[in-house]
Amino acid sequence: MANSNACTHDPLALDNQVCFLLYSASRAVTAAYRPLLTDLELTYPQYLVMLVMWEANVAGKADCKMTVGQICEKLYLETGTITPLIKRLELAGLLTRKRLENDERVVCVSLTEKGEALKSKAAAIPGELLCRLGISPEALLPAKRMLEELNQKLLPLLKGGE
Amino acid sequence: MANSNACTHDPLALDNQVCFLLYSASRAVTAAYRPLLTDLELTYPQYLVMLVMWEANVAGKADCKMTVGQICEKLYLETGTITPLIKRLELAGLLTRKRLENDERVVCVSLTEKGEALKSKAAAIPGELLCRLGISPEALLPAKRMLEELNQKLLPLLKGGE
DNA sequence: CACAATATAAATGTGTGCAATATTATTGCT
DNA sequence: AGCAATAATATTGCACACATTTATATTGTG
Repeated sequence: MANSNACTHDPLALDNQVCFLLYSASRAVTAAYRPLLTDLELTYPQYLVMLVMWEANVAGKADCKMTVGQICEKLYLETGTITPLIKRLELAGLLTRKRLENDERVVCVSLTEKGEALKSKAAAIPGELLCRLGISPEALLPAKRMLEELNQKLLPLLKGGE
Repeated sequence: MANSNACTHDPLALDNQVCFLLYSASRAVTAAYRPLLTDLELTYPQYLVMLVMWEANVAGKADCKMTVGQICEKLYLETGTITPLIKRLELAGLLTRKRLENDERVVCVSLTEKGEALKSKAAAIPGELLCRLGISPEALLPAKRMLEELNQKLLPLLKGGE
């Protein structure tokens, strides 16, 4: 009975808003990652870019390269967010940026050795996070399915929506 | 079969990360709110503050006042976020800020008439949002329960965690 | 070839988030 | 009263997010 709003139906009540739950959960997860990522000197969005790069590397595309546009597409983010972020990762020595010779509009991003090497350290993070939160990977499966379903409706809004 | 990662178990694969789903869903919901809130000239975090104020008003606490600290607590945000945000709402004429007379450390936030009046316009937003997304309120209940459960583990991290 | 239309990034400006520090006021202790 | 400890905000600095504008390069059309 701690929460007196459990049975109300006021659509403007904070406690009734799924959106606020998402917003808070997202910030909380990022906060949970923070101490782990600090060890790698990465922020969460920077970590996401590294995930994309590591994945592209495994896929073995040419020389483990991704264009800025491809990274934006994967993460549903705009160049205005990605460009400065990538520059910081370049400054940290994890990535390199180079314009394509045949089309100088596109910027090609590649992992450095240091960036590639960081993957092994990062591999421990997802497990460690769940451990700290006391959540088993299996317990996460329904949540994952639910979020995938939700995102199927929501993500179009991050492309050309409205 | 569009997604070839459905059956892999690489914990660093972007598609396997619940956290990324949360992160994307949160941004997408904010994006969905944006066009609706633009009509009220509010951003999503500003809207959250207004929700808190409207709720306090209904509760009839004294003079519909909340302190900065109470707002921070409700939204799990820091003063570094809330203070400038409230100042913008004050500039927009929706709120007033005043230090308590008996304790000048605490800043008391109150709705103006304009701020109070905005509630009726805002009331239509949650329904309109679901309508646009093609989601029924009932379909949202399982998601809500799941997020509440998740937040129970996560939100302590936004207080004094780690 | 000229030239408009398109494509890809970058730059700019505003608004969060958040950690760390500073400011000011109150309280508790002696 | 004096003074350290505590409390509540504010300030600062950095890193996203995102809309808008700009810069540059490519493509398509006549």
